[in-house]
Amino acid sequence: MPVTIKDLSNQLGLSRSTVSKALNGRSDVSSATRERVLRAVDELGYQPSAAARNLRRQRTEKLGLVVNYPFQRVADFLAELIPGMAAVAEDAEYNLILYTSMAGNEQRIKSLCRSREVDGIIVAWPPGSSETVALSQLMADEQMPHVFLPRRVSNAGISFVAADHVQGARALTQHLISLGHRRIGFERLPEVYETDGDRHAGYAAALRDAGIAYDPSLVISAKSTDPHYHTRSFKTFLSHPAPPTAILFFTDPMAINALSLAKEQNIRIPQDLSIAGYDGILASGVTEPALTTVGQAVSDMGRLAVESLLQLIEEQPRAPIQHTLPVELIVRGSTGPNSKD
Amino acid sequence: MPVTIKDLSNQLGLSRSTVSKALNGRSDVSSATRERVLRAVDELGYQPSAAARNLRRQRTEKLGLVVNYPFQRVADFLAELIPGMAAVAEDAEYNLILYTSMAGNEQRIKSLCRSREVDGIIVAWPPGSSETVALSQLMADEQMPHVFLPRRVSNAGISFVAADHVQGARALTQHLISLGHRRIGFERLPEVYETDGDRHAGYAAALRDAGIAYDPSLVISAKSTDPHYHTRSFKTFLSHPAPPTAILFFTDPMAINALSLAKEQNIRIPQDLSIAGYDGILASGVTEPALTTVGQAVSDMGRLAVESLLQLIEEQPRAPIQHTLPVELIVRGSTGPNSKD
DNA sequence: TCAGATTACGAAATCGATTTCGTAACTTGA
DNA sequence: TCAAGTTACGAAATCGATTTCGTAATCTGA
Repeated sequence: MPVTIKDLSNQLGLSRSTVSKALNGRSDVSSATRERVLRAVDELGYQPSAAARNLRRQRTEKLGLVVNYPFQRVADFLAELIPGMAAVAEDAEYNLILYTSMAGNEQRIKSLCRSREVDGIIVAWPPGSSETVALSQLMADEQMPHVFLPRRVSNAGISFVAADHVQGARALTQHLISLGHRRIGFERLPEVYETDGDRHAGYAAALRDAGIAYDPSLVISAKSTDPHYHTRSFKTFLSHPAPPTAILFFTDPMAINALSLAKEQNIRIPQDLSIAGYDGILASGVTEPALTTVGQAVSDMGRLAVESLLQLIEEQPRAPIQHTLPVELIVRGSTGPNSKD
Repeated sequence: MPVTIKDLSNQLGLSRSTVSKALNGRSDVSSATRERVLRAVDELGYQPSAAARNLRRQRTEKLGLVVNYPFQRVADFLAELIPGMAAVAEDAEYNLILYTSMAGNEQRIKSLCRSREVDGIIVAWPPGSSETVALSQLMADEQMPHVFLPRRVSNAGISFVAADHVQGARALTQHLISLGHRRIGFERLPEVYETDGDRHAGYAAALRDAGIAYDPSLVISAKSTDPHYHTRSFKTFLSHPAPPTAILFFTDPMAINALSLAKEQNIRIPQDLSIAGYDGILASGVTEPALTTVGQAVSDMGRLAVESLLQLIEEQPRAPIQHTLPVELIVRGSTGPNSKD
């Protein structure tokens, strides 16, 4: 059995209260006693029981990370996100607890809140906006501090950390326009993906700025994130009576998929067609040609989310904490000058 | 404040003991009472306090995941590992707690054990073998169940889940031999990387099987995992008086780096030189040419590690649990027939 | 010198559950 | 009918810490 504070106090001939006070830096302990206590701690190898401490203090110094992305698709995202988050948390003496099977199960979130096994929650999964608001309300009802990531929530009063996808899609589109492209294909996702709206707005804004008419036939909505749909989108673009000279895909894997499809059909990238992705995953840098894309500062987002959550926990500010981070245009070989018209 | 068992018992006019027993399926509660209790739980939204429960039960249903890989390098690895682990853990009603800043700090591991905030620990970081044994001893002293991953430990008595790198390197080398290569370069890592020995053994075994003499000048040891060293290794191979016709690199990123170096020097892959990596990271599938490599069933390893740990915790077997998983040869475009000699 | 302040400590309550043990009330069987 | 067994519950101990409050002992200043 591990050494308890009782063992310590017996050994020292002191009361548990005094030992506890010595260890917690209380003032009503003589320095001589404090030193005796510390020496005994070393000797006996005492470490306070987390459970007892949590129970008494009514906090755990643990943060819940509720993730529910289809992991394969966001491997890079997670891999970048988690270390940053863990690092910030641990600097503040907190740890991260992972919860990966709570999708669509409000009841489990509620249980998590009520069990008080975490002091705050970071929600990183893509619910629809109405779901987000309901979830936030639920946690607020349980007085559980929480931050959404990576998701901006139009609804006031909700804390989040997000990337500025309007700006990202806009910059990407502007880049293509500056290369002479006028017919730019854009692949959308189903509406449930909240960022879709932002990206589409950025795309449309860039066209408007450049005085290019918005052509709905160049905008295709994939029915899901299934690769099959992207392959179909790509083929639809190609068979367009006046095909686009550049295509923006919703994510890098979709664009990478398009790169291989293009190769199969002897379409040269970027001479015949420019292709761009989004997210800046690791793989996007090693394709041939390397992919032009938009990089999110994922690690920063993770850090910021934890910092925000810690602030919510420790300072209990009245206003929500909201961060929208800029994204970075990464120009690589898959986009080039328009040589068609 | 959250609803406690006291609130429940007051509301029902029962004692806390009876309520607790009703909720924990004890037999000395009438079914009528049990139903009343369950109804009240629903009504009041009662959820037991994790801290109180942990304290009383002396277990937390949490597993510690001590990770210390340089995250950037093993992004894929982690991203595959964690979801599998979390899924298995959650099926058994456990959760994962992440610890990422315990490198080389035995004291922190010791504290983690003594605080009893986890019921078991999975160590996923690359310490040297002697370190591994010491760490294992330390946790054993604290009666803390633990599993090492992904690392085989020659020392008996230590539980681990590992991949069979002898077989992996052997299969990779055999593949090259079957393509007609006789001069096969092999890049080693510093000795602290335990798997290096296994991979080298597999390489040597394949040569031996094929009756090819082992040529030490074709085996280069990188001083570290720094990309700089691999670039140097690559150049050393090229300037060899009788350069290898195929090169095995220690990891995929190193091989991918070699691919771009080769392109710079107008060396055609695989016509002029075959290159193979190791690990099967996502990016290895999208390079041009795609990389021949060895895939580890990382997700399976994670699952197995958690299953093993749960077994250690719940069944307390006398013998350690050790798994060595087969790896899979992935043949792609970066290796081809030897056309030199 | 002595009231009042300060110092250093311990007893006991507390956090919220689980578990052990004791005991009424009710059943059973001869 | 009555001893023995069963059923259903509650009182109290327990897990291991923290915190509040009370109190000797010592110190301070007029």
